[in-house]
Amino acid sequence: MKEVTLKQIAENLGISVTTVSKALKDYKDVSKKTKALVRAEAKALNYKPNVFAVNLRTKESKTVGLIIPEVVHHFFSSVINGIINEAEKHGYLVIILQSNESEELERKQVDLLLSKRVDGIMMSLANTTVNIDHIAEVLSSKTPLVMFDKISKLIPCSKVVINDRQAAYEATSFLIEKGCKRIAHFRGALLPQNSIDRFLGYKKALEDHDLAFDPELVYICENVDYEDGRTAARQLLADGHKVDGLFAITDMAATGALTVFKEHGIRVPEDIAIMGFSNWFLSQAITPALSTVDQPGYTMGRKTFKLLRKEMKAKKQGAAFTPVIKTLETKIIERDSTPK
Amino acid sequence: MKEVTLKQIAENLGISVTTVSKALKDYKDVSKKTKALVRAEAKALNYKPNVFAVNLRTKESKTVGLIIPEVVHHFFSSVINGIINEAEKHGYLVIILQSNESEELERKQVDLLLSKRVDGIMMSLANTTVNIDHIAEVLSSKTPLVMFDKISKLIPCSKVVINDRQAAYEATSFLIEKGCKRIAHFRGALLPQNSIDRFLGYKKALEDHDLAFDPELVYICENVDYEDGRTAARQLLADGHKVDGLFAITDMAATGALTVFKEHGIRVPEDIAIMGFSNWFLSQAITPALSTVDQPGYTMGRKTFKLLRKEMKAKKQGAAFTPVIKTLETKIIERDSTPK
DNA sequence: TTTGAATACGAAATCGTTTTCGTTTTTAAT
DNA sequence: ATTAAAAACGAAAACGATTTCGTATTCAAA
Repeated sequence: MKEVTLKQIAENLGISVTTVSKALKDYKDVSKKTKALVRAEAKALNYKPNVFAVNLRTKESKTVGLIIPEVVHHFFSSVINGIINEAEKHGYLVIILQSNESEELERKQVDLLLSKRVDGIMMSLANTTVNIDHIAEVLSSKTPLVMFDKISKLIPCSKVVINDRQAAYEATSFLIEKGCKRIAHFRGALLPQNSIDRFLGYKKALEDHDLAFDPELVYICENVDYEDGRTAARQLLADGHKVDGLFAITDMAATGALTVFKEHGIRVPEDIAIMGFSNWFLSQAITPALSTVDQPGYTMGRKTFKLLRKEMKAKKQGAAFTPVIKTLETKIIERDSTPK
Repeated sequence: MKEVTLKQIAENLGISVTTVSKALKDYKDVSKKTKALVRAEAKALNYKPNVFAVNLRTKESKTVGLIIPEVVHHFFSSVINGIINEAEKHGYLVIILQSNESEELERKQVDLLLSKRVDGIMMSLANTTVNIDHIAEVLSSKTPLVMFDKISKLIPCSKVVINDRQAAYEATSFLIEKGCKRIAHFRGALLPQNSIDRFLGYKKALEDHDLAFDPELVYICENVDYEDGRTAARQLLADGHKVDGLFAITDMAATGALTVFKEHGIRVPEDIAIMGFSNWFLSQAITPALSTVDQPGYTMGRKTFKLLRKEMKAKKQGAAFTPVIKTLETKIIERDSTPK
């Protein structure tokens, strides 16, 4: 009833452990006859290599780590989906950890993964992260690292991102083309790069189309969620601003705003047109269906793992590796929250 | 520039590897003085134990596996959230795999986890799974196993579930209490236990309230998603059935139906009242907000890991372990898709 | 001073593979 | 028959920690 090992097979066959190992790995200095025998015996005993021993010997675990701000989130779970599928194709397993948007926790998770000696790490930064020593630590440990979506420009590693600024620019321009003259913006917190970039894109679009930028029309949604959207929308109404368009940083915030508008008898898109951001499932299920910017989470996940794999390969072969920055395409999804 | 090992520390201090190891693990046959020295040196060199070696020696990896039908799903991602958080508290890492609702893939994922020698496995069955040999394999490998939500009654292992039948009974009764006389049901596929149980609960509620059960009012939503809900709703309308209530197997299907009704000028809840199931985020964001049954995903995740841990502990101590079946409470969430 | 028990320490086996580097055997060429 | 080359096999040393079982040292009691 004991575990089946190479030794076991070797004894049964009256040959050495070395030969058994080589036979199973198809070394060319083992005769076809012996290989056949070994394979048959291995199958008969239902031999499974002990990964712990293999890991120790080869110094790799075929396991990679993933750190994201939160799992329960349409965009991030799409990324996870892409990563898991791509990783599995190449025999890698994925350990998932969340930072819950906390820098402290993020730091802890990084340590955990390093001490687990994963072959590589993928991560998207927490909103609150400013100090990035822990990320530098990953680099200095020589562990391949790829960042995606919420990245730090200060870390020289491969990255997969979208062009937030440009996407926001296009979304805002889309509203303008549909006739909006006064467009409010629900932005995220002040620190995250995403939030800044989308705001910048919004502002630039206004300027390029000769519309005045009015800082009073910019509201902050700290958590960029549904409730934040509702709060900001109520504030917008309370402030008495007359706007005919809204560009929100996420579909959640946009949806929150939309429900508030409906409650106040404001018609969407006739009175106010709305653009969201991300194309979460939600956006097609609400009424009116939300026009938004498609952010390709699944593709981003796949691409992220692919880059990581390249780097892991390079490391294994002792080859040099130059970080790559991949920018994914976004596209406008026109639905019913903007005029035809 | 080499890795710091016990040997390294031992040499620096002129003592044996044995003593270093014992000192770090606080064995009582090491003097306080030596312990202090060793710890200081370990810290100075930033020593991190090699998990690969530890795994091999101790035969455990402090890693558990999780197999779910799909990651991009509000309920399952909530479960993941609960599992990850609870696991981390106890120093366990979680490897996540998806079956994409395919029995074949599920089988492969189980093998993967077993060959990785995870300390335990948690899983929710794919809809299509009928043959459960692969699950039996988990049991016979002595790997602790806990199933949740979509379970198999044939497998004698710990389980965490809700009482689908009762929850559906309550949801349907709720509609009846609100005055509904003819209630349609959008059910899931024929095989999954969840789908069967919810249907049974629906049927029983009708009977207990002296309402005729009409099989023609039951529609199948194979994937229980938004599109299925729309399709079934269109079919219901096309069939010319006059109903004043709908109990859908998921919030997604309910939302799909709701949009179709709205498109046809049918008022919700005045003309048709709707109950969903699961209380996904979505349900509070649509208009009218969906009344539904709260299915506690996060709690289910936590509870699942807790049970697994108990079993892993028992195994380690060679103690006997009797499977436990934990049923979690659900509750009706009243919103605006049912009359007040 | 001897004995006994604590108290500290270490040698070496072990976990199961992988891989280097010999050694032996077979085959082909002279 | 001899030799060189090729093919097949194995001994043993890693990998880095854990743990068993001794041995050496210390200290107090007889």
